[in-house]
Amino acid sequence: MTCVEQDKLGQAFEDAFEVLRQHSTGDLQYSPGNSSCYGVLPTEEPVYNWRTVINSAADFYFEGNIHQSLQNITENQLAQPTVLQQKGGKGRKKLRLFEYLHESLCNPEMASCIQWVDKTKGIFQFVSKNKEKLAELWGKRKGNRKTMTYQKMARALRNYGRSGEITKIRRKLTYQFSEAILQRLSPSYFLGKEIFYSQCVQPGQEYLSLNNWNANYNYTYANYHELNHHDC
DNA sequence: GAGACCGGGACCCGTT
DNA sequence: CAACGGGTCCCGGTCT
Repeated sequence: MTCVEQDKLGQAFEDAFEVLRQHSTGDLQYSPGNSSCYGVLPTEEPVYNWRTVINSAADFYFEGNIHQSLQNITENQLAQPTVLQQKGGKGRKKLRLFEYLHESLCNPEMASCIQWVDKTKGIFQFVSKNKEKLAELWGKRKGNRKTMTYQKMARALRNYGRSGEITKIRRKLTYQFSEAILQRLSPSYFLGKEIFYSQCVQPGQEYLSLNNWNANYNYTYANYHELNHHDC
């Protein structure tokens, strides 16, 4: 990532974060510099949380990166809360399949359903015995009428092949996230930003710590199991 | 032969 | 309201 790109990402991140701060309704208590203060409740109802910020910052960045040249992004465009604020002010983009899969891969509880083959390359594999269970949970999460099956989920996965977001590996039940998606979904994506910020941040200036993010990320998943009474 | 994989195509539903 | 995105559902066929 170039310095210019890092700068744009940083700006996107700040904008997304600012939007969050402006719209937080008490579900989130943010305390700059205090990494022990987390008030995010990972309910099924969309709330403005750290994940939202991460996703939104990534959206700001990637959408700009892909659909327009970085140089053409204006501050106004970056500041538009269109990602966070959608119809009805509900705020969160619909969960996408690749996000759900990545989420599951990060959740130790789901290891019997889906596992990393090579995490650094983004290669993962469904567990034959429990792949239907994972699909079923995905279907429930989406609120589908019929039961989701691996067959149907795999069909959606094959559609990702056209956009390159996820490709099929020749190995049985094995797929690979694209570099871009992997970066977008990985907390380490922001590690560079953290370092970058550490170097550039003015004394007293606020910035989101990676540790904060990680702690919240773990917190969210710790609660995920309680909320979804699945036995996978 | 079973399980995994594949792609076409109609359809659905929320968002733009 | 139409177009679009991102699936969902079903199917017939192929590969391992």
